[in-house]
Amino acid sequence: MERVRERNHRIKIPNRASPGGAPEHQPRHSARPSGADLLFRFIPGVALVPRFHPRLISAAPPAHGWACQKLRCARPIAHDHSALAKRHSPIILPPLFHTMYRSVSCNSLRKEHIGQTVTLAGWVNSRRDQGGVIFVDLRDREGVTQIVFRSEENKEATDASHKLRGEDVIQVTGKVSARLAGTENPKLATGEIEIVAAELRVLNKAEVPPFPLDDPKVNEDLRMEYRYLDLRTALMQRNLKLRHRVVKATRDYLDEAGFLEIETPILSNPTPEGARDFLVPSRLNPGTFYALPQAPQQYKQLLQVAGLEKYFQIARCFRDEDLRADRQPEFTQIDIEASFVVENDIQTLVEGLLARIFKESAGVEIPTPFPRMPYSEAMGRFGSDKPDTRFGLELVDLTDVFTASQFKVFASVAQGGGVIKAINAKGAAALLSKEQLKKWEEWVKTECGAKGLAYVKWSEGGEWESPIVKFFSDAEKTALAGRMGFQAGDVLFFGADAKLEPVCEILGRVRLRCADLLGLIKANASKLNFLWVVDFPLLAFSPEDNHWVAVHHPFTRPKADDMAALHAGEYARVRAVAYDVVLNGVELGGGSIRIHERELQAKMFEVLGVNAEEQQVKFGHILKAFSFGAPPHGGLALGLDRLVMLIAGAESIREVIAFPKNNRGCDLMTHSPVEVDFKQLREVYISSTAKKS
RNA sequence: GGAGUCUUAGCUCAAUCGGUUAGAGCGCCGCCCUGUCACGGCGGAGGUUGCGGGUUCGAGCCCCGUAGACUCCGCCA
Repeated sequence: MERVRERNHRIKIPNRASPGGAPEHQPRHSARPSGADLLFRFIPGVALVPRFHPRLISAAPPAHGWACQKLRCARPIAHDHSALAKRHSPIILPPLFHTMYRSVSCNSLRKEHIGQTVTLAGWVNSRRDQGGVIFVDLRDREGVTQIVFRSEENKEATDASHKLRGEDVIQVTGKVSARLAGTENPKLATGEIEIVAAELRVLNKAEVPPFPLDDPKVNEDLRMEYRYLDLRTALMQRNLKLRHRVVKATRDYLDEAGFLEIETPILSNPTPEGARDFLVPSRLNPGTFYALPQAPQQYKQLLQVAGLEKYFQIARCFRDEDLRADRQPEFTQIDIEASFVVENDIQTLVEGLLARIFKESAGVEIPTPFPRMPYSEAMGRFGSDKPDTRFGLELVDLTDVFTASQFKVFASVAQGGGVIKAINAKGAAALLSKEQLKKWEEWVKTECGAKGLAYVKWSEGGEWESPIVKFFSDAEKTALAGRMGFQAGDVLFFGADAKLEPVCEILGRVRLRCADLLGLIKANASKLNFLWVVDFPLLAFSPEDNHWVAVHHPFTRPKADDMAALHAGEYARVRAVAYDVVLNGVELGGGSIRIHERELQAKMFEVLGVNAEEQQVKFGHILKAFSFGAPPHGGLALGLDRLVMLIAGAESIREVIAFPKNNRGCDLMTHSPVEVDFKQLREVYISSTAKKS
């Protein structure tokens, strides 16, 4: 059962490539060797020595010398722009795959390289042992190359190759050869060639992997336990490469736009509102705690007060809340803030950023500017503040139709100032039986908190089927059919409530479920519908706390047009200069223009019921900062994980994070989090109240 | 905090109504094979059916509890 394999297996083979066999260094300062050169010479049987030592290529110091020490202690030199410019003189880096172990990658050889002698290193992807001839697919980060071992060409290496197993790490030297006519493999980029092995060196034997690496059906918890194996798959490597491209495009774009990447503290303070904080006890200050940042919100605003003007950061953020497929306890934001900007400046910047990201990571051109849609319209038409506009099924208002209805439920809602809306699931009648409709009603009740889900089903060649249609007058039916475009084969779903939001939200979810049922999401999978949702409400009334709370955060700027409403106390009507960027029904990010005036901020705190004392305790430092000349400023943060997930076409952000946590916040590979011993807790003045089972 | 789905060989799954010794494919191990690329052929090993309890003549299957994984609600911008 347990298969013990030979380790550190090494085959010593006399080298044919360098008959003289003498080790030699030939340092050259010229350009890289051309592909036609033999890149490596070998000490027979043991080590590989490159003819061009990587370090020697760029060993000469730049003209101004390695001036790190000088720059650090002599401050004025930092302003010597000519000196800085010289530091940007090109440094020739060694080519990645030209190392002591290998001369080329497993995805670099083509027909035109036939005849060259190369050295490859990587993992045994698969092995096909024909007895006298053995094929090994050698895999590295870049791709796969077929190695062929022929007993008549090199018996020793061929004999050794019989023992190779999947995931063994090997190094092979051989000649690039054309495959025999008819045996080319069009599925491989390197499928026209193969390496006829002259030498095989086993760098490390591998145990049998606990699961087949290329099987996408394997349990996620098993893949997480052996994440380093899971990450060897082409899919995961593609995702991580994609993530790198997105981050690189972001840095390039924002750098070119004059933004400075500035780090902010990870050990910071608890946030007065919002999500639960991760706490870190301070050993040096008994009984006190840091918190990990939920976002660098206050720091990025303070950087504006500091006059840095344009800031960004690929920022790790932490929130101790329950997890979902698109939520991790630690996640990454592209965090942006700038001074002397209005809403449209930030939006234009971010449109350009997303265009650059999609172009460089996915090769897709996306049209800008994105459409702008007020929050009220998004809720009214799509039942969501992040509408998926790739398909219709829009919400239609029917309140006026039912004001005098015999159907008491609708009539009382309509007369009492409530709202009745409906959506038409075109062509869903054939897909929804009575039993399924009952299940939908149950789903709406349990998961959406609705009282029920009224529907009318019109099967092809049938009558209107519905528990409520008997109450409708002919005039109501006519109005309904006309306004909804109701035809045979369709199903109508109704939402009715005293308040607008719950009706929209419930129908918004029914809409998405209908779209899924009707295959509209799959059919529109290739579309990229970006849009800005703007004019969010500034405040929301919290029944639990019995006062108004900030929808975004307390520094969000009210719209100039609604300032009168704010001062008149009509808080529900006040809109914020806040905006979310949405792609295909997923919120990519959001931001706002902030309040920079002291009086307006005071007014906001008054509305939020935060008294002077609380202001000092919770926001003292930032209010003090604002008193010293804060510029008008605003910004936005994009969820990097979600963004990469969408570009990668992944279903969970865990697929685009190298080492994610599961839905209980545990890392199944390292078993984090772990218990710590009493001594360690005592040092930070903590005692645990957790019950041990 | 709540709801749902799942847990059978290393992996993916099957096992009729509760009924004989729990099967298959892949993988693994051994032997054979000189043009394979999902290689092929022959042979073999591999199981506390997550765990604990109950019902029953008899439980992988039914019931209760428990652990773990995933999805969703609450929560979270």
